[in-house]
Amino acid sequence: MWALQFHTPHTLRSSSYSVCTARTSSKPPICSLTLNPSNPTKPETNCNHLIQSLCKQGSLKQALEVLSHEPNPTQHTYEALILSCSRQSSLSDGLDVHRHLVDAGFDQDPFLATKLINMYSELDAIDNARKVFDETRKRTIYVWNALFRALTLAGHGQEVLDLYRRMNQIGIPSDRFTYTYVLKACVASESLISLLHTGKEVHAHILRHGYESLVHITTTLVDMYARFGSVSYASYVFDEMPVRNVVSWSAMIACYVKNGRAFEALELFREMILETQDSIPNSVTMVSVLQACAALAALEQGKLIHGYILRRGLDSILPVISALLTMYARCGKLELGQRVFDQMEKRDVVSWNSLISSYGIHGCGRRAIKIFEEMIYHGVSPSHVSFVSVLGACSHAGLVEEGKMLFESMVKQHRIHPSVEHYACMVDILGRANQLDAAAKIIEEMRIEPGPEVWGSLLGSCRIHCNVELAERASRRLFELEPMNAGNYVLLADIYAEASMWDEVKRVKKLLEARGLQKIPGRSWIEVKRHVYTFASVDEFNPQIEQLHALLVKLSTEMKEQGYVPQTKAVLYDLDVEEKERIVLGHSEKLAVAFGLINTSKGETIRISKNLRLCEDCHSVTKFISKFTDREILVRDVNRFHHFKDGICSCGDYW
DNA sequence: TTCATAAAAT
Repeated sequence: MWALQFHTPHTLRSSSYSVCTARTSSKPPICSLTLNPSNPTKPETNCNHLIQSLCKQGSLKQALEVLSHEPNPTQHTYEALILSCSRQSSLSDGLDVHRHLVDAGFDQDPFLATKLINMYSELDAIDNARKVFDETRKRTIYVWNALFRALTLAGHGQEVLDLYRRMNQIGIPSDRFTYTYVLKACVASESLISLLHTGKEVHAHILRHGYESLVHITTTLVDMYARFGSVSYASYVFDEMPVRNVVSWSAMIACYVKNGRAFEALELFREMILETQDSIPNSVTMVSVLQACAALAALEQGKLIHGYILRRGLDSILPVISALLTMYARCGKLELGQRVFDQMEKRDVVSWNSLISSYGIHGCGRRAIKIFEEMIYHGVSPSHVSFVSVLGACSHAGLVEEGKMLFESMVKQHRIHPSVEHYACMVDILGRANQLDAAAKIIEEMRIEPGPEVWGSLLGSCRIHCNVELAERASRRLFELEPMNAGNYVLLADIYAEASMWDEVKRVKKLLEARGLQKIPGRSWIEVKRHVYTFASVDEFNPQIEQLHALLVKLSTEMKEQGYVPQTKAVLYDLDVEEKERIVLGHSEKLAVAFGLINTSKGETIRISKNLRLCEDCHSVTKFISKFTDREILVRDVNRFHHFKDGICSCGDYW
């Protein structure tokens, strides 16, 4: 006989009642239980206690063993067992407990139904969760809420909304938890249809029932609008909030970051620090703030934030460190990112992924692969994102064979099945390397449904290599899959323009307008003395604008003498050459470069970031300028870095 | 019994 080690209330101490007396002598009894000698008639109570404490300790198997000897398990005991099954991620045990509980007559207990739904949700068994709900006749608001939560987590947002309607029709009142779940359901939909409209309806219900003063609900509202891209609605809710805390501030900052408005994110962070005493930024806030710096390539701001993180003692939190690493890399300081990585005491797969993709966007493909291998050597298993990162690095560096091998190793060595993103990377690798037919073949042979990502990749490659026929095929699919993505129309128009097919350009532009879409205007940023300046090609606001234009014209004339020919193919208008040249010379990144030349001292590196891909003309002009003016110029476009020095670019003209 | 913000990529 052997005794289990466990910590229990005193009733279980001091004698030796064996629960497993029925066991044969060849096998030791499962445990020995102490019984309160003053109350020897009720051993089952102690059994219940024992099961519960075994569950708490994580000894689920033993708890189940004891359960088989307990004639009267209580609700509390089943609760403990259910929780334990979730924690141990054991669906089979969960089903076992469920069966046991039904046999014991607890199948109509709404409390346990709630717990079961939560359990099945955590065990990714949404069908079972649904079944529990269906079979429970007395549905308390807890039961409803639990199913809402489970369905939302499983991505069945639409189903939640249908049920919510049904609940309203039957006349069951929602509580504050229901609203947060339902709001989350609006954005957790698998369908491509935006449920913004429904979200607004739920917002109206919240107002009608007077829930708008609850900070959890309003924060969820901010987040919902953020995910729909409705920044103005989100900020309206935020401004009207009667109570705000760190979470609500963080949600609003994250909203700006997610929607490409990093500038406002930093401003709001400033306001948060200056104007509130009770909402002190936490690690979550700092992650978003670092992303904002990264988006703007605002190195000086980023360094200030780094200092703040150190002062606040948030520098040992993994998500913060990963965001910090990424921030430095995206601000062009790869070596500082590497240093952050080197100084980490503990690393997880995300830290490694951050480093891999950092080398990737700087065009150091081989180095990225080496780090990927080093990660595996250190016993960290690559995740889906690890492969996206390393394949992306191959694509930036033109490493076709390496990319193919890594792609093959996914299933063979790591048992990770490629997702749409991975296929998109492969299409990109082959497409950029002008192996467009091979890229198209990858799509044909995909084992999953090709999503917009892959077709978009192919279309991008068609643009680089000017393949009209394939571009038309890809865009036909894209217009079906994501009719509201303006970028696809613009890409196709670009391709037609390069091929001088002006009628087709007009047709695509009309299509764009008919859908109420607009070409995303090009923007560039530059940070000078901790201040971020932004440029657009039609910019009347910059006080130095005339000076900038004059400098560019002067440089352009000098460059032409040295053999520069303006590349105006990307202009989507059928204009004469001079007019096209004028347009191209006014591109936002050229203005930012000129601004940098005027406002920084000689020898200082100019850092610029841009929201779109760098155009060919800007690329060659910046190469020239780096040589002419003897400056290092770092430009980060939407995909990667270009490090211009002495008339050459780190991308090797491959981007 | 339950609720809100966040890391890596295309």
